[in-house]
Amino acid sequence: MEIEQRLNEVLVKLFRLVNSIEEQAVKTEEYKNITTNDMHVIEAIGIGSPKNMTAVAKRLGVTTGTLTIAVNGLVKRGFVERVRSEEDRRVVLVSLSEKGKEVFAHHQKFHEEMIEAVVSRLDEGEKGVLEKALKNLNDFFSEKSGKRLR
Amino acid sequence: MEIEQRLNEVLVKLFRLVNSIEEQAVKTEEYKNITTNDMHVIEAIGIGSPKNMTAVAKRLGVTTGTLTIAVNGLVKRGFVERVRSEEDRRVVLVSLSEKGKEVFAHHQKFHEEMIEAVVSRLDEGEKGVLEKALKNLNDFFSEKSGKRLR
DNA sequence: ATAAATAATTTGACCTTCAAATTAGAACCA
DNA sequence: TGGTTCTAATTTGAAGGTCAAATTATTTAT
Repeated sequence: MEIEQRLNEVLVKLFRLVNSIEEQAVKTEEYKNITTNDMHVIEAIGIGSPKNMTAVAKRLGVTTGTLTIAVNGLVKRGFVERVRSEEDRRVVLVSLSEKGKEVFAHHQKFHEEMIEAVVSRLDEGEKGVLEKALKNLNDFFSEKSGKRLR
Repeated sequence: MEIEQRLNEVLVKLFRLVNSIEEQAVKTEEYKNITTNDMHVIEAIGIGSPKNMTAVAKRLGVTTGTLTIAVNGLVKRGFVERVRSEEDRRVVLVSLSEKGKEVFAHHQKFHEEMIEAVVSRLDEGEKGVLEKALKNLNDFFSEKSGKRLR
């Protein structure tokens, strides 16, 4: 079979599984009540300095209204802290609580495991090839979507 | 920077973009009113012989109730045909209409373009490396999800 | 001071999803 | 045969996510 065809197949399979895997990676014993959606918001807020709602919404590609609702739930469950900015009182700054940071770290670990699984049987040259290929894919998607990657 | 870290970044970016890209790839001039969700159902039904609801639902990883609703919309808009089986009158067989097949083919073309974008600047050896890496990733996901790939 | 712009929230509508209840038909078997 | 059980699909009701538009509060510009 053509290598192009095999690549297509493996990519299709990957994409098909991404959602359900993320879900399972997120829902472990300790963090039962976290949806994939919650996880994406937590990732977008990140462990850096507090971010305003508009910036996080933009990063996620949703409206601020949608984000408000998601953040409501995360605040209620103690994963996110919400403070009104002193400099500009229209602005709301969100950041991860200790509990939120734990979840973030846990998810990071999943990503690390994933990368480890991919590269553990590749030598240095092969890793370089993989990176090149993924960048091509990324460029293709960026063009198609018109979005800039962050 | 570590190559592992760069690979992680590029993979995260990819996954983040997959949904919005699929959406845009699907919604062209001719096929405005098709969601990503519709597209996944159309893909799962496929161009082969008619399939029953349970099989398609399993392939998609949703309940048959959910699939019923999705298929209602696709039938109403003329992309899918729904026939009750003669051998077993409990069974409903779904298949793509001509219009549905056109959409399927259109989406196939998108996949081909995507692969072309990835491999066009790789030589044969590099393609082999990429395939190996993607298989590792696939294996990792298969294990994590417990699902068998189809 | 007043008007315009900006940040976030609220509201209302729509869609997707699931679990559970329901309907209809098939399979078993005594 | 008749009755029980199983199976396939649909329907229903609740929950969650999404958006656009309206609203509230605050800042910036004139």
